[in-house]
Amino acid sequence: MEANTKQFRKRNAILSCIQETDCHPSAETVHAMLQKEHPDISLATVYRNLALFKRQGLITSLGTVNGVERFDANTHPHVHFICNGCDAVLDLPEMQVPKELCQQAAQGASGQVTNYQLIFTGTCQDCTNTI
Amino acid sequence: MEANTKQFRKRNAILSCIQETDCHPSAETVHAMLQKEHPDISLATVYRNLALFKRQGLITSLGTVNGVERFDANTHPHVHFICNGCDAVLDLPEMQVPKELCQQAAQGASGQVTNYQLIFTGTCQDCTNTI
DNA sequence: TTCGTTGCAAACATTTTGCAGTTTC
DNA sequence: GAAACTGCAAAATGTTTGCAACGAA
Repeated sequence: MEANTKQFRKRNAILSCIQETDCHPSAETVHAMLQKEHPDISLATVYRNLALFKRQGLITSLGTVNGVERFDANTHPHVHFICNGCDAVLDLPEMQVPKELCQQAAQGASGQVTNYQLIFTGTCQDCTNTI
Repeated sequence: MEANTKQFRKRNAILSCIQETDCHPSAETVHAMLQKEHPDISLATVYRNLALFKRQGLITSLGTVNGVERFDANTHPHVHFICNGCDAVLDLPEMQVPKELCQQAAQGASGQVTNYQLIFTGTCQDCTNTI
């Protein structure tokens, strides 16, 4: 129980951090969020562990928003909205890409489709109000 | 006619290059493709002009594939397939995201949706055969 | 002369890596 | 002691920018 706890404390903190937020953070954001709990955590450790989690399939990457990679602990394919104004990434959990589209994609690509990503872009409510 | 021709020769070459290919090239790829015609073209010029075209709405960015930004002269929202093996980007031109989904997205985000991007990922035919 | 475009090199930002030190078993 | 994890600093990568030179009007 108490075993591993300490050794993986930071690793676990990184994973928890990303699992408990819905802001689709970047490595830098994760690092900032962990500062309070782990003031000595290094950015390299965050990067290293995020890469590890990705390899393990525990998290996925949304791709880069304005040059920085954003991560998501929800590994089920789902739909996102990205605001061009503030770079916020929102889940649109109630939406789904129709199965027929996926099948059509596999046919069109003459290959195997293992995943998809649907991203809507525009201006979020906050940014619309601010302008 | 002959006016501007020379001054914009490289700029035009960059735009033509991206318009005449369907490989969704990166800046570096565009640069490589232009080497023959313009051996002295600089990578900075490619980056500068791609950024300009993007601002002007002549091209769009697909986002980054494996850390490098990929461009597309087809600015109408359409569907892509990206191969995890060789990073190839294929158009799936016959496919479209249903209008209802876009409306649903605008509602879900409580914001304005100006664009979308649907990307399927998997393994292309070539890569499937190679493995 | 004035303006826009370019090449070069330097700067920049993000991400990755080498290595030595620490912790756990 | 062996193996795994981490911090730090350096390196690597992709992209942007400052500046001087050039070309067109």
